[in-house]
Order: sequence, then structure tokens, then C-alpha cells
Amino acid sequence: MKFSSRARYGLRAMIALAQGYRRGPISLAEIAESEDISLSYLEQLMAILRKASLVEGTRGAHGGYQLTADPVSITAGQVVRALEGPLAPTECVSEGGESGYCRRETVCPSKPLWEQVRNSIAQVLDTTTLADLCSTDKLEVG
Amino acid sequence: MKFSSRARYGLRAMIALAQGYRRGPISLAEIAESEDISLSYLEQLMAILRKASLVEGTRGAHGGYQLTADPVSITAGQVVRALEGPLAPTECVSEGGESGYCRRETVCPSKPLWEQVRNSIAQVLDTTTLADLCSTDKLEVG
DNA sequence: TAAAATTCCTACTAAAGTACCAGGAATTAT
DNA sequence: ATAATTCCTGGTACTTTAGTAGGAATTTTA
Repeated sequence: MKFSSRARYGLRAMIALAQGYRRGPISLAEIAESEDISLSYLEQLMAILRKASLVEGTRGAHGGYQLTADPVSITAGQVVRALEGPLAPTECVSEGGESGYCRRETVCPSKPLWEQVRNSIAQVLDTTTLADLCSTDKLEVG
Repeated sequence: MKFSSRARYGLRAMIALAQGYRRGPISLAEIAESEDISLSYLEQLMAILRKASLVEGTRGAHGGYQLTADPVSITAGQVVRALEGPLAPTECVSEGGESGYCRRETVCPSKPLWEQVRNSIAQVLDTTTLADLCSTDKLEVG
């Protein structure tokens, strides 16, 4: 029951981009350095985020990455889903796809529980924006 | 971000035991059959649950497993933790062990988010008992 | 024009975890 | 005795994860 480091690293990189929002592209070398993530691994993560249209890259000297939208309008949920796919604590309650994967669906007594788990995770991730994560204090408990 | 089938199967098995609570031991062969889980895999899961004192086994003909406590007092959280270890959407926010695993701890802007995620999962799992799961209707939304 | 900085792309790999299976030993009821 | 069951150990095929390696394409700068 863990999120992959794909998601963790990716989110941290997105926060770094959010902190430099509207100040031109930031190179992955910088982020890799400050966040202590391997550069080429980070490149792969950004490729995923780019395909999800959350960031755009600029090549060449002084190039780098930028958010495609304001940090207040990008949620942690968008970032995590881009990197890990739909939230699905179990396959049978995967967001979006009912997938007909489990035959006992209609009678399974544990399904509603997994749905609740999924929804509560989604609620947290979808109500937290990159802007929130930049000014951490606002988040603490609640 | 998935729970293993260890947790899913184990929980379903526990629900099956809860449904037969106070009616003597239930054999794993029965549960394996009705839940469509491989017998020897199920044996291993029950070994884990037995070591966690959630069930007890009785050997020999007409043997099987029983819950060690009333279904109203066993939570899904106990079952899941027994099978998967402490809730830890990321290592840095693992329940119980702070583990000193991530050096940026004090300044990491994403840590509070992962803590919120962990807490919301725990809240769902710890407030749901096996008894709740037996009478599914009570659970639906809320 | 040449060189440097960067994204972008593809393919590979070591290690770990998952979901089992096989084979039997111990125990108990019939 | 025999059958039914838990209990124990060890293996194994598969998948995922978290990378590494190497280079092509693009852009700025000198």
C-alpha cells in the first residue's frame, strides 16, 4: 500500500516548478540537484507529466520545464494520477474502469470499504493544490 | 498504490469467519471454495493472521479457524495492518516508525500531504469492523 | 559556425515483491 | 487405521520498480 517514488519524486518536482512559477523555465539539472533525484530518472517522470499536459519543456541552453497552469489550479490528485494511473486501492474499485474484473462484484462485502478508502484518498489529493503545498503551514492538520 | 491481494483475500476470509462466528471452526477448504482463493495461499494468510492473534486454528477432522474476538471488536484496520504492515503511503510517513529515512523531513513540503492521506485511510479502516462488513447495507456512503 | 546546454527518446537491467505451488509433518475426530 | 485438517518450509515464475546508458534533436551563446 505505497505510492511509488515515481509519484513522490514527481510531486516534489512539481512543487519545485510551482515555486518558480512565472520566472521562466527551470532545468531538470537544478531540480535533480536540489531534490536529490537522479537526472535521467527525473527526465522520464517529466516526460509522463508532459504527456499529461501538466508541464511543458523548452529545449536548448537556458531551457527547462514550466507548469502549463497556475499552481492554484493544479491538484496533487492530477499529478499523482498522471504518474500512477487511476486511484485504485484494489482493482475492483479502480477509478473510471469497472473492468468487470471480479465476478463477485455485486455481492462482495468488502467492496464498499475499498470504495470508501479510495474516495477518502481522492478527497485529500483533489482538494490540495500545488499552491497549497508551496506554503506548507496552511496544510497542517485541520 | 494498491493493497495486495494478501490484504484483499485476508479480509474476505475474515468476513467469512465473522459470518460464522460462534458456530465452531470453519475449514479453509470451505472458504477457499466459496471465495475462490487457492487453498495453500489461504493457509499462508491465515498463518499471518494467527500470529497476529486475530484467529485461532483447530487441527484435525472438523477443525478449521475461528475469530479470537467478536466481529464488532475487530476492525478492518487490524486485519489490513496484520497482512501488510503499518499504513505507509510513503516510507517517510509510515505509522509508528519515523525511521530517519528521509533527510529532508523537516522541510519537505509534500510530507504533510502524505500524512493526511495516511490518516484518512486509517480513519476509514479503523472505524469499520468485521460486523459492519457483514451487514453491508449499513456502510453505503454516508 | 562551433560548442554547450538542455530536452527528448529508446532500450536495457538488477533487485525486490507478489502470488502462488509442492511436499510433507503434526494433530485430531471418526 | 484413515481421513481431514492445520501447520511448516522452501521454491519459483512473474511483474514492477527504480533506476542506468547512450545518444538524437533543438536552442542559445560565444
